[in-house]
Amino acid sequence: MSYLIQHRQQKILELLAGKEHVSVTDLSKSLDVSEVTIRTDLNKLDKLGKIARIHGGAYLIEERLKQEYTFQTRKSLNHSNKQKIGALASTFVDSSDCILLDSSSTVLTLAQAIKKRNDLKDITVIPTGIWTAIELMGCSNINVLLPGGYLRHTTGSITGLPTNDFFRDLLIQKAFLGAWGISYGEGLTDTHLLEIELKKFIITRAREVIILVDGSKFRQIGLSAYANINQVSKIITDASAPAEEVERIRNSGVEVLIAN
Amino acid sequence: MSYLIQHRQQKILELLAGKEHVSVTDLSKSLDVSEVTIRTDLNKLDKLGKIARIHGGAYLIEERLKQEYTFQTRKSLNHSNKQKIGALASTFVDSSDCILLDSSSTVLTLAQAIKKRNDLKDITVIPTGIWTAIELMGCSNINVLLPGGYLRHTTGSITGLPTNDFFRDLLIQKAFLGAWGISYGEGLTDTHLLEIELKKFIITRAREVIILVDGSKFRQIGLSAYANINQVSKIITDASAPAEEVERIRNSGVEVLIAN
DNA sequence: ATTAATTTACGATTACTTACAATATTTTTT
DNA sequence: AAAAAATATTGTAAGTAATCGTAAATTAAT
Repeated sequence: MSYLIQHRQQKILELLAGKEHVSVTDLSKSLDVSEVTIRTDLNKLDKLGKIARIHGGAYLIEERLKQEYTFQTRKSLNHSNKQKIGALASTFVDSSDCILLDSSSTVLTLAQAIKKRNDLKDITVIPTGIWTAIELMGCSNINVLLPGGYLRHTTGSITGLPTNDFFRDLLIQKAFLGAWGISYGEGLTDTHLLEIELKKFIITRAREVIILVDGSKFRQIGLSAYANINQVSKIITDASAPAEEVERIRNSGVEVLIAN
Repeated sequence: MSYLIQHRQQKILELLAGKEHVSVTDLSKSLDVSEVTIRTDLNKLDKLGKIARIHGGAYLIEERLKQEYTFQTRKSLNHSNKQKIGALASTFVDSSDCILLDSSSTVLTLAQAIKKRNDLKDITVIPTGIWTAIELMGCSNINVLLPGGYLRHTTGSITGLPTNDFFRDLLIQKAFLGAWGISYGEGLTDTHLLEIELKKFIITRAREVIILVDGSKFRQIGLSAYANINQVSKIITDASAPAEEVERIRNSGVEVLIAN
């Protein structure tokens, strides 16, 4: 599983777009390379004018760049694998369900898969991202219930206190969530605190939690965890997921499905 | 197992289309040829401009994925008039304001006008339609607070009980509303009951109500009224509005502005 | 038999890591 | 509040590993 520098640097920018600031130490751990490598990466990106280097890490102040690494670009990463994951996940949706779809790009492919299934009648979808909402807008058999909250312009996700309030009185049957990183030890991690808070809360309101992650998310660790592995009922991923990690998770009793 | 070169290179492109990044090592293994062969393939594809070569592999150079939400800027005959109305309305927005924009197409032009004004600092916009929300998403100086509620397929507006609940605790400085019909006698009318309910409610929560209607809306009457003329503080319209009706409204004490 | 495609081999290049001294930052002491 | 000590972060250099391009050797295709 050879890493490409381009890939890594893009990941750094992606991370930065989500949380404005990154530290060399965290990046080193998350991306599994030495700190020196991260430093040269950051210095390179600094020279290119893409980030602002500071002692201990880097900042991304320019709004222009944040938008560059928005949802649209994330969507194109690993797209075919993500589509397979979405297709498999859609088989777990039934008529009359009330499901939640988070704002991750992997979960968006689930929305697309649901659209194609015309056997589903009268389902209610609660999307926590605006792009998913739009994806599902045209479907007459799908009720879209949008949560209130602040709209993040980088990712199009809906978060904040109003969002948590919105979910307080709801009971969701199935919550489909993505993650920035997943590992047996650290659990499910993400990079943005507001989203972490929201996901934590959603899990308490959902009867069944299904995780959708492509293989690249294994061995990545985000800023903070929103759940342990054993808090979820299913994990759906693709064949590029590292086998030994999958095995470890399975041994702990959590169902892991590989989409092909 | 002998492949044709073109076949193999096509396969590389296909793999790339899904993964965005590919490494020489992985390609060599999966296509069962030596790394040198892969390298010459990649270099060839690079020369053709189909991929971008980097140390260790290659990445896809895709023409900027078009924003797929194919903005349904409703092809209205009065578009230029609406734009003028939006531009004039934007002069009533100040820094630090908290304003509400409804889901009508006329008010959408106000959102576009606000985007262009970079003298406005730190304003909060509550849009009751998803298209307005997206229009304002990119702007760093604008906080977008999305109300919760059901998303209507046809118009992209957010309505229903959850929406009313959302506004219950809010106090809005300025509410910019459209209307399906406007007349001195019937007041401001609309065609959809949920939207009527919502607008009635919004008016009770707003300190100032500003109506944006193009001239064609005069002498149209909808299903039911959401407000009387004298409940609003300003009406902004264009030169095509019938003069005698405008005069009648002005005489009742409501300010009517004509955008040019 | 001739040409094209691929592989093997190898020195050159690039990328990454470890190690370490220099600098910056924070904490503790005075 | 300043000085001293402890901690963290930095850039550089040397060593290791991976990847590169080239060319000769091998294999496949016509």
